[in-house]
Amino acid sequence: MPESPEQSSLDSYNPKEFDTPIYSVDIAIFTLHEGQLKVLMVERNEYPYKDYWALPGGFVDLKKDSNINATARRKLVSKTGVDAPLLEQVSTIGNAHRDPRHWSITTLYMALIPYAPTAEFIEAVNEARWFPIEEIEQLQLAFDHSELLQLARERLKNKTAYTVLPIHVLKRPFSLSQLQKAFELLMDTELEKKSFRRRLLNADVLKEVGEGIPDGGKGRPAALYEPADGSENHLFVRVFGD
Amino acid sequence: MPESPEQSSLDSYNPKEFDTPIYSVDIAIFTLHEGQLKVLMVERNEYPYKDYWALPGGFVDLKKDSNINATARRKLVSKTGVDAPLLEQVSTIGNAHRDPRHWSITTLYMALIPYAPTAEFIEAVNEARWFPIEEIEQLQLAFDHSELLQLARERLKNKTAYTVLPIHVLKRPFSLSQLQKAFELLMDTELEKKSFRRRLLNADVLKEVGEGIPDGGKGRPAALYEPADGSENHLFVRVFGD
DNA sequence: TGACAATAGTGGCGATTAGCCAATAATACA
DNA sequence: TGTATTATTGGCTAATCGCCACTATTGTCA
Repeated sequence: MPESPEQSSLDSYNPKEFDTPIYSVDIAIFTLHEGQLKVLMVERNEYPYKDYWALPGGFVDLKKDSNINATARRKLVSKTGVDAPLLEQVSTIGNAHRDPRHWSITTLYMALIPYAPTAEFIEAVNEARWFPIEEIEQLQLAFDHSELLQLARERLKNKTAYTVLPIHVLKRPFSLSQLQKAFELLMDTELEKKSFRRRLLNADVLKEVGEGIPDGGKGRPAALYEPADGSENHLFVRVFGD
Repeated sequence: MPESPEQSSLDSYNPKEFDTPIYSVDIAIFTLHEGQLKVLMVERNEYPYKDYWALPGGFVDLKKDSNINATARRKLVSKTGVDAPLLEQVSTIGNAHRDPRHWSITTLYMALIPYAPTAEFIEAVNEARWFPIEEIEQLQLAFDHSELLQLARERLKNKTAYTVLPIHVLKRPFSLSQLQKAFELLMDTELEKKSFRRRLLNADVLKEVGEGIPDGGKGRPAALYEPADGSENHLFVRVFGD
């Protein structure tokens, strides 16, 4: 994270001087792309954990940030160029050993964003990269970020299970089959076609906008949908049971 | 909080010296007593907010606490004398104005404990008091603790709604009617008798341990129950739907 | 001792929903 | 025209919820 002034200024801190923990924010930013769930990682270029992949994150800017959610949002936008339909706290983790230099605390956030608008931004500006979730789970990450990532992934599962979130991150318009695949990726489970359709269509969050050919160009054309007007308010409609 | 060394040491801090936020932990400790949901509050005896009621809380002790959950647990035990079947993070709130002295961050926890073992401890040791939840909502609390309390209360509702938590905080043995009342208090809603019994008895978390006369001494004696062996592991059995 | 009040527990039923699987529909392509 | 592929619908069974009335067991009080 060479463009992170907080980081370098921190490195000059002498831990011995502190009787209060160091506080930071980390974000697991997820997206759906090429039929996979991916997460955005950045490569550290400073010690400790130089050259390791890490979650995007940073420190509260007492001048810019009116609150810590704003810190998270600022980090999200600076890494991806977009705001998110979902950005929420997962958990706060603090202990003496997660950073070898000092007692440190981080608040972990999770975000889910559409892939399309971020693609060039990320390639152009950052040393950031989208990793398929299975791939990143194999790597050793900086600090305790493997655990953080797992926490965020778990929260994403739960969140998807009882909201209608995925309709806000698919490229519009989308078919019910595409939507089902999105749910399945996010929830990491398979869903029954009939039940899925019943619930989604009854949930009253979709607006039909014509017909179209599915992805591969094969098979019967599907009805296409968009989020219904005001369905942001229905972000919390429960669609699935346990 | 006169016995809180962290607090007084903080008061000597000069905010201007900080370029990092002040970090603390607060706990909303709930219990059931006299047919009411109550929460434990402490009276501040220092400025700011001298003589206001506040949530129990404090600062991380870098020596004693291996992590922030340990900080919360230490605070819980020091205020109540007991550990809790439920102690969990609710949210982390940080901004520039919640403490008039400096940019401050707190991680809010919520705990639910049985009333009985705490009664004398609390009277004897602390300037702490159990408040019925409706009563405390009328008072102006220290800092942003009214909002924190509301967040914790909301989380308690949700948690109760899809776990079997209350069976761990009632005095044993208890009847299904008593248990239903506990759920209703915690969830702040009314439940259907038949459905409640069906679900609880099917959830396989209760062990019948004979019969007994209900509270008021009136009416037919009820079957009495205790948590089944190993039902701590079933803390997360979903008992209710939406 | 015999109503009556109060609380506990059960029976029954219609309406809804989940889960399963097969049948039908519409398209591309060989 | 036939086949592969994907979309959509139909139909059935089992489970569950919400509702309400009915039965059961006790204490109380005239």
